[in-house]
Amino acid sequence: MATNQEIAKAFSTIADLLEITGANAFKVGAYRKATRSCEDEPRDLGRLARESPTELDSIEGIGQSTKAKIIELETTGSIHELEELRLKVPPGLSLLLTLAGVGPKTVKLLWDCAQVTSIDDLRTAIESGAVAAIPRMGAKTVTNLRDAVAAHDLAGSRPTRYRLGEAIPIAEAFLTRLRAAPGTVRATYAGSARRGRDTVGDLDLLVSTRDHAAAKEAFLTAPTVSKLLAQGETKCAVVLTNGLQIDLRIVDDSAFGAALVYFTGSKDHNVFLRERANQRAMKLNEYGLFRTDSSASADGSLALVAAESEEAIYRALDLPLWPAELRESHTADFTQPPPRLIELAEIKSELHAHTTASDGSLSILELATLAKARGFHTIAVTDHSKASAQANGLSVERLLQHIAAIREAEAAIGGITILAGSEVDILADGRLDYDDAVLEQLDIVVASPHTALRQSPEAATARLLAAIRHPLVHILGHPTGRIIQGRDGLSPDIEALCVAAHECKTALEINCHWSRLDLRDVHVRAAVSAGCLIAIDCDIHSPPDADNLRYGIATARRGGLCTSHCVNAWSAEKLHGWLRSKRS
DNA sequence: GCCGTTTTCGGCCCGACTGTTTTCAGTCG
Repeated sequence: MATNQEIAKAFSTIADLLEITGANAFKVGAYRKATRSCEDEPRDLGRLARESPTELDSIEGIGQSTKAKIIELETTGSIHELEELRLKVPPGLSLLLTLAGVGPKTVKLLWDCAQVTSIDDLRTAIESGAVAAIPRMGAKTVTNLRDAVAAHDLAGSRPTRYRLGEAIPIAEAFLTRLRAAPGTVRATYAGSARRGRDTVGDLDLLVSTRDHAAAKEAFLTAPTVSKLLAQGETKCAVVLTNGLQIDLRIVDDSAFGAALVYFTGSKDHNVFLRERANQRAMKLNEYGLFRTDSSASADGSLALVAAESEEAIYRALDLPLWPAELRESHTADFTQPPPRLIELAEIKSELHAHTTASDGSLSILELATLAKARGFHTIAVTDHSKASAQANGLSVERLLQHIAAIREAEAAIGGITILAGSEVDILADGRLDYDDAVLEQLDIVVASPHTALRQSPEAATARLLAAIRHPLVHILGHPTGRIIQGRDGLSPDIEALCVAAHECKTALEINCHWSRLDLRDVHVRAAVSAGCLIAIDCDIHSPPDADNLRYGIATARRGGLCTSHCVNAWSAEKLHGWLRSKRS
């Protein structure tokens, strides 16, 4: 059975190989779009291919040819056209495409003229002078190739993408520098970071200023800059010492909105907006939306329609303003009003937090004080259960003492409800780590998988369904147990979990830590369309964890979550009523 | 290869920067 990632990888490889053979660029682009669509699809494509292939027709960017290939891969285990391409094009060439500044034309040139079919070949050809002998390969290009190979060797130990919670603080440090530069009017980050993706390939910064040179200076002289990739009047790119690339775009403030639209993307969304502009006799670029019909002025410049704000541009295109997190290719219809997405300020409770009783750094009172300072009406103390020995999980006896301590603390602090809870391990077979008689004494139960995270999808589905259906469980914590760039975690049938969670009124958690973000965005999308309740929790172990809420909110928004279905946004009365409903 | 409030054929977003060239091709986002 082919996973969505495997199908996406097959299309991506087809695109690479086609590109090297010099195929039609639009055909290559179609495969790249199909790749993104498969990566973003919450449903299991292999299952759809087997059980209801017509549903594949509804996926943006999947047509008759790519649909047939998905079915072929699912039923035969391979794609004939891909195998044919692999016979024609040496496999090492697609790796050459990953080198900085190397595209399909360069790869083809190196292959044709110097028989380069791998990065090792390229290294040899550079040092032997074979590359320099190729037409249009000047000294500077050879140097750039040598650097690109060296960077590739170095990158072996480095991630190719950076997690959102690692990238955002770096972006904000650069924005602080830019805002302090003379002439700066506005500065922000855009790109996939603004769209809230769980990892970013690079950072895109945008600054509007009256002094382009000062902004450029502030950017290029930052202490963490390690390598200059490009610098022009309006655009600079650098690599930091940690390997992260940052692009800066400098514009006049009158064009800030147009530049923000352009720089936020996604790529597919930009194409959509520009095509829509064309249909209306207009042109959209990073400087504005312009009329292309007869209204051009005497000097040949086009009449400006909108540029100063995103709102103005969307309005002029007869579209509602869509939140950045939903500007992705899978969004169904941008002409419809977007959902009113949940916002950070609407979160009024934290339902997953640890204390010194297990592996947290805060006492019950310190935790409650932190939550109160954030304006929350409720904080749940959910220390680990006994199976999590490595996290100092609580025995039944310790748990009962802890409940008593929580009751005392609540009486002492006042002004906030402290719930006595537990983050109970879901054992590999789906049983919970405490007996029902113990769980019944708790105000809230978060059930989470911590071990056996490599079990089969079927076993994982059965295990998590058991927890969702357990009458005393309120929240399924970090459902897959994935660690971004660490481990894949479980691969349960998400649709089945969503159906059960909706039926049982069990909330599915978005764990806000940037190394988890679990549920991930596509899972949230599936949960939202199934009508599930969602909990957005920081899984607080120490005070800084509470600041991760923004990443969970971004993930929730990418999934289309509205306030009504987020239990943390409910009033105390509604939240406590829901919790008690599982205690009758 | 995908797609359709002008189309089932003929389009398909747009511009900056670099390097090798004297006007442009390649790459990137």
